[in-house]
Amino acid sequence: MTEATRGAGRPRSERARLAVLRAVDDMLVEEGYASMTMKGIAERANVGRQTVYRWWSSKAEILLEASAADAARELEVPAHRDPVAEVTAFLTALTAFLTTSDAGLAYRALLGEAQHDPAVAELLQSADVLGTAARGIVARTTVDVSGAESAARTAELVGPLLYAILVEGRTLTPSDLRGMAERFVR
Amino acid sequence: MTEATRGAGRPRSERARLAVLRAVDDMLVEEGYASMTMKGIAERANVGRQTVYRWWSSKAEILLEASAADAARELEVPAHRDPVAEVTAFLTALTAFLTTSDAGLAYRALLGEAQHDPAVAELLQSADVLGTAARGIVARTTVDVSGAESAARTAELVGPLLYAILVEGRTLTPSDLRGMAERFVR
Amino acid sequence: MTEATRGAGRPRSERARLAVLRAVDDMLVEEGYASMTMKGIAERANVGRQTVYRWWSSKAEILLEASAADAARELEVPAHRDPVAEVTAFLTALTAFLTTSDAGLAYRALLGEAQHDPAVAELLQSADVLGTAARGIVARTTVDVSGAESAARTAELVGPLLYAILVEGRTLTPSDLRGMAERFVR
Amino acid sequence: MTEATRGAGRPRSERARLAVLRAVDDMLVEEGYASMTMKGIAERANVGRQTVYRWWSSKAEILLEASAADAARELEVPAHRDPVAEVTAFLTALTAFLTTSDAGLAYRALLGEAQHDPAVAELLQSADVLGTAARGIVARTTVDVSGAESAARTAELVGPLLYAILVEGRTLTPSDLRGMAERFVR
DNA sequence: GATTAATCGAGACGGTACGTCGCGTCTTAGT
DNA sequence: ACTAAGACGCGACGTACCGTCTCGATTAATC
Repeated sequence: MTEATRGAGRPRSERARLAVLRAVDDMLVEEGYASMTMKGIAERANVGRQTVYRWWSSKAEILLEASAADAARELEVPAHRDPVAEVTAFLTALTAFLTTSDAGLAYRALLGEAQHDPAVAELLQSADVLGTAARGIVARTTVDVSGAESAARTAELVGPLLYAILVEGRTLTPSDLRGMAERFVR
Repeated sequence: MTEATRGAGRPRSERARLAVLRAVDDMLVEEGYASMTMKGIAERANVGRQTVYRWWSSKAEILLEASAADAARELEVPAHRDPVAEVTAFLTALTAFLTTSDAGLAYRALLGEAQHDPAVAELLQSADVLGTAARGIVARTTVDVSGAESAARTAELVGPLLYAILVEGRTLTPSDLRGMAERFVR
Repeated sequence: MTEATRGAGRPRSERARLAVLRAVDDMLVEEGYASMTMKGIAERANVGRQTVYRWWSSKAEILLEASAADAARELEVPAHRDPVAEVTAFLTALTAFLTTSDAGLAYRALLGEAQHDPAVAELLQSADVLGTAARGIVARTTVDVSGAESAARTAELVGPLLYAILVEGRTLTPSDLRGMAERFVR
Repeated sequence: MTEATRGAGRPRSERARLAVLRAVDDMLVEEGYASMTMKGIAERANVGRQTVYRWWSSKAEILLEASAADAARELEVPAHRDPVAEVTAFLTALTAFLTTSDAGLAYRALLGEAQHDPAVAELLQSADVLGTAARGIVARTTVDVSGAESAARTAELVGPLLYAILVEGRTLTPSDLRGMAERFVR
């Protein structure tokens, strides 16, 4: 048995699972993370309240399941011969993700929640959406990444952009991003 | 009017104000931001609920008032002849601030809240605790900072560390910080 | 202090109190005791749920407060020279109370609840609606009631009618009641 | 068809039926009628929830089936030459039934439920546990019971005791019962 | 002996009431 | 005018039980 023993009793409803994920996705955009409630999610999904609690323990958990796949896809960047071009493309994708995309909106909400809820913090780190995407770029654009250095390079790639957007709330122009990419590559 | 018109009637109670700020400080450490409530703050401070609402409109606002001064002080770093040493000192202070300090705990909570509450975001940007401290370091350690470049340099100084701590939850060694500082200065 | 110390804070709202009692009265008639809920009462009375719980601990308690006064009034019977006539009048009033009156409907519901909830049983016995009314009749229509005998006579007056209505669900004619009264007086 | 057409398919499980009746009996004593639930009964009996609903439509119905036979047996009183002695014996049995016996506990619970649930009321009247037992006594101890009078006599026999116990919650001594019996017989 | 059909246990489903908690407002008396 | 106290209407919390609905597994009677 590869998959959760398949025991007795009525099996989990895929219909309900998808309805909840869909509801969370929609509600995040329509009304924002803060005013989203477990009760509201259940009602929006036409699902019993208990059903939500049975499979997820918080709205953060639902949101992560609802957006992780989208996030990973949106941060994918095709390989490119020119390192600067590739890094620029990644930073552009990351900017779009953080400022425009629905999945990015979810990511910001989760990252925010993680600052005052250790459970969410762990959840988010185990998914490691940004890290995974960034490490790919680092590996392809940097020569001899000596393990320990990889982490530092990742932070240098993602950190400045994250700071500019999440902390300063700044809007970055394409040339800002190009500059960042050049400095990153040296 | 130097102070706030000073009309008739009983003046604002300094005792109540300090009790509230003190309560918020303590409660943040004891039980965390998320489970802190306006009701709880008032009771802890032995203050009427209305009194809290009269002077602050959210727990974020109280928390900012309670911790902004401490934050600024903790991020001050003495000038140093060697740029690398100064930057390392700043990064060390920032690390301590974000991982150990009470004021830093408050800052993280506020930064988190800001991700899903625009009002808090604005509040936090207007205080700009990190930016102010970082810009001082940038100005002293970099030659010819051409206005626009200053912002980019600030992001490069603070961003990587912020990412490592807030997003990755990583623990940084002194040599990690030294390395970061060297790369920052070139 | 005769009344409950009259301390600090906003005083209890008489408006809310009456709205709840009124709502319970109406709902009992409209939908019955069983399907009445604390939530429903609060909503019907346009009152917060907490407000209901603050002053009453169960729907039985509210119902008793709402109907005790009415019940006592409905069971009052004017003194009469002829004992048989007076007892007949009382039994007629009691029949009407138990089968027709709103207050009687409440009483039956409470008496029912009392059978499986000791708290309600005690509540109901302390009010002692039926006993009070019946003892008056017994005292006026029986000579030399030697204390201990009074209780037995009360049971003989009220018991048979109660059994016929509550247990058998029988409908009693005026001549049934007259017969009961005659046998009671001898 | 003597039994229930006996079609194809798996026959009803006697094991399950008895387990449910047993569970209800036990739970009534252990936790009381009010806090007994269909879910709890099923779990206690190690029986599927659907199985309970398939054969009974409410806990009242189960309880009646579980206790009716016991009740009838407990209220049986041997014939006696002396009418007063026989009536006293019956009242004593009835008192024990209502205050001590498990079946009596069930009866009180059902009688209570009947006050606010017409379905239970009908169910209980169709079983008529008390009436059947009482009518036997009335027939044996009274001469010329003219049909219509029988009902009145039954009410006079059972009513006062029922009132004393169920409404007043009084504890009756043997001499109280003897007195009642004497007055009943004249 | 295989098929058929109703049962069994388990347990998820959409609902809804529970009693509690915090919200932000209000109404007191007291300073 | 401001204070502490505390009730107000509101609505989300997480839990429990409702009665229904699948599931796979039994268990006879019928073919």
